[in-house]
Amino acid sequence: MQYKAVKGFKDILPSQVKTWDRVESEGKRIFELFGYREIRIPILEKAELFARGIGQDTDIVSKEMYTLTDRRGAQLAMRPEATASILRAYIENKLYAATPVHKLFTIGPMFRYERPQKGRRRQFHQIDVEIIGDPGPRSDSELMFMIMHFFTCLGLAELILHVNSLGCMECRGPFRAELKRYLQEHVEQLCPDCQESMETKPLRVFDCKVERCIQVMKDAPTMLDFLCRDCTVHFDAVKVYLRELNIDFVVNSHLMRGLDYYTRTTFEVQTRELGAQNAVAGGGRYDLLMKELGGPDSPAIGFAIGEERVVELLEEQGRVEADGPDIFLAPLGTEAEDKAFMWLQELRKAGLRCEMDYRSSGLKAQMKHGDRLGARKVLIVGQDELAKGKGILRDMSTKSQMEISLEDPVKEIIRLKEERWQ
RNA sequence: GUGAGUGUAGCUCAGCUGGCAGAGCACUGGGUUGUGGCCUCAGUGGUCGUGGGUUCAAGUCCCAUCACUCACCCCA
Repeated sequence: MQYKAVKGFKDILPSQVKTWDRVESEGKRIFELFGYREIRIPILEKAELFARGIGQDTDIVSKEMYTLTDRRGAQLAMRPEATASILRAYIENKLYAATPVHKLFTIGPMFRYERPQKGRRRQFHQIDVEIIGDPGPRSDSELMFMIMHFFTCLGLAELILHVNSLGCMECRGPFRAELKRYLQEHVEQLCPDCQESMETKPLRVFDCKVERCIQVMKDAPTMLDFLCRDCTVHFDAVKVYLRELNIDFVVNSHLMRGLDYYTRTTFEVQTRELGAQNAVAGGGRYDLLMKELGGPDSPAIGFAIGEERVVELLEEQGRVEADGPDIFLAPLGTEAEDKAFMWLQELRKAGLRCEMDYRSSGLKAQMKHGDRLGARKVLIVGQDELAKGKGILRDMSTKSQMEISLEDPVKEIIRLKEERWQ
């Protein structure tokens, strides 16, 4: 019996961990720079929290949640996203009593029962960032400024920021009515899926990829035409700040969110290089959610970064992190091996990353081993070298080599390392 | 949930209209060499995803099933 990982659940292998680590540590570094603090939330919540927060009718809740009943009959769910949990924690711990505005982030796995494909797993990881308590457009702009800065720091240019406003309860009603009217007029041109969803979720039609629907939606009324005065002022301010901050963006009136709780500003960072799953980060404002979940009437905005999508982008661009040892010891013969073994531990104690192959083997095999590990230097010590008292230090990238004294090679190597290997 | 594609050595794959299971890389050992990488000789390694069917004969054709991949859907 060959055991395999559960469908849609993947191992993150040693060769990839450095890249993951870089994404997360870079995120932490930048978010903390901007005043965000980490919060760690549980993986399991009452299923009802998500039903209430995300929306009973969304696909996420109605068919993608991993739900379970615990031994006492409680209905639980593995979190499909982080925002609802963060708000629950905020309310439960009365964080609002401490300071008026909270800027939080969390990193971790999320679970959705979907058919796996490129950039989409059943267990996936998000970096989730939220600002709770500030209604103003500066928070909106700060988040977008920060997220683009994050991607720039990772070396990912070529990403496009899409921005839209979904309006508030005031203006959304009239817009939906008008949109339905428009769709009604063009029913026969829509694909079957859209014909079905136009009554319940007319906004969904904006997302459709069928050419006929795209054509129809080209001339459809957009939310932006229906924004009320406050929403217009808000959205205009966001755009002005972004321009003044020199952030490139496109206003995309077709940009919709899958979760019910979004209001006003929404945004998404997209790439062309990931196939169908082109959003590497997305988010928006959700001013009504806090109250909906039983908390104070408090505005909030946030976004989530899809970690595997970012990692995949970095991998595709060959930007994987090197993780080889500083030096690999290649001794030949028992005497040299025993000495090298001692040197090895001394070097490690001194803070150098080093490795050797404890299985006695020929130089050929050892060099290969060192090369595979990505070692920067190899120290070769055979019979001749022992006799001469000088080992050969070879640089794996330049292929150049030099002799070093075996009198106290540990000290010698540490000295060379401090001189940046010359 | 729907559709398409792929399952042959550890990895990447070839195997035609059915006829003895293959290559490259990797691995092990030898030769050559200026102490590894190039060259060279040999060796290890397979129930051809699984189950059934057609046939004298199936990796190849048919049916079923499982797995993976991509896309729809959905979303980060």
